[in-house]
Amino acid sequence: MAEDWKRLLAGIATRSVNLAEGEMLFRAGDDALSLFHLERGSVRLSRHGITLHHVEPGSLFAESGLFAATHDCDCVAECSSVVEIFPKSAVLLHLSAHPTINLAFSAYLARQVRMVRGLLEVLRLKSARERVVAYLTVKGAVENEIRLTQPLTAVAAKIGLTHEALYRTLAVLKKEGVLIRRDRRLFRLIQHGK
Amino acid sequence: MAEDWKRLLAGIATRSVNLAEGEMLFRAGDDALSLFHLERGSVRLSRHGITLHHVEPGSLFAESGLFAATHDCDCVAECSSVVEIFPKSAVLLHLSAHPTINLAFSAYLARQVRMVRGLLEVLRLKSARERVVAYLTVKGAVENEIRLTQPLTAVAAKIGLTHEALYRTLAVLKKEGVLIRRDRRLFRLIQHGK
DNA sequence: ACCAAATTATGATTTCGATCATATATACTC
DNA sequence: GAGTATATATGATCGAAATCATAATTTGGT
Repeated sequence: MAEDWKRLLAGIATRSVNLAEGEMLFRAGDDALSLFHLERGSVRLSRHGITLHHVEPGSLFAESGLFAATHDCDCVAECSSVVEIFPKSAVLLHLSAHPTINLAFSAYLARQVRMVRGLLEVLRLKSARERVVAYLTVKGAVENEIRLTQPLTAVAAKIGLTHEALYRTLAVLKKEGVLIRRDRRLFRLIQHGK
Repeated sequence: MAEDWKRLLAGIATRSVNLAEGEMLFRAGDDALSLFHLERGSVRLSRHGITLHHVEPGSLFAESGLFAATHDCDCVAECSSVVEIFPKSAVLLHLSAHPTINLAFSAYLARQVRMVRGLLEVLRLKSARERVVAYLTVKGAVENEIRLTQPLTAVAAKIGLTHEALYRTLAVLKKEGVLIRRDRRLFRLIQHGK
């Protein structure tokens, strides 16, 4: 799911670097020579001190560097991290040479856009309750069993709430019978619409 | 900028449809046969009643439909709208046949991801002040003159605030000298860092 | 030029979530 | 297995933004 890009870049030679907390992978203005994959840890992309992207382990980042001469943001490790480096030239050559993979890469990016846009709309909801219900509804759309893969504190940060607010909201929803908690991070949401 | 996709699809035959308020362009489960461009109006993509994307005029939407057999969300016009329709098969053929254009399409999508991610991080900021400063800082990064192209009410919605909160925050920033207002929607932000 | 609608604006009140505090339970490290 | 860090809670307080109200100004349509 989050790593559906892997087969797209299969066969490209990579190397890995270890970053200490606070260490910078690149700065705004640096030549963009690579595409990156965060193996472990946490890195943050920022511009003028404003965070543009918190990267989660397992995901590709700085995709836009593939299509620009230089990076336009800084990249710093928030804790000790491991980053896999894909040479930009090899990636672009690979994509150009294989139309199918090229299209699949576009598909991957389109999925990213859709996912981030969905999250964005959740964040625009004003109340904690609406955000939680919206997040869980989309999450549990396929089957109606919702299994969170991250700790609730991380989920809270993802939807722009403090963890306290999330715990409380879940407790309220549970009390109201809107939400059934099967296990620690396993839920079932009861749609009042149906 | 927002219409940098235009040259990518140049030469593809399109048709346009008019949608009345509330009219649906497609539903979840429908075959995905087209890529769309919102010429005028406003459409909303939603799933299980949860909004996934508010489309602004001038932008492409349902890009992920290019890479899936069916749509996985509903699309409804929020007001009387005009939508340009690009046949999916023609678009895919066009991209497959021209690696350069395919890469440029990926570049367009990568820019979208970056833009939406940036907005997402703004929305995760807790206070109105932080959101406004972050939004204006990123906006005014190139030159340090900030020209908003939308009414402030639209900007407020974009960063998850009521318009009242935005007006008040701007007034405070102006009073503090952090922000200078040149004209109605033309600002200059004074970085206290420098 | 006129009218309606949207935008810009500010005041008063209230509510919800952030913040601070505290506690238990679980996971990870040595 | 002991000890520390992280995650899961929940209670109390406070402040900031939502909400409701009102109005001037600007824009857009005919």
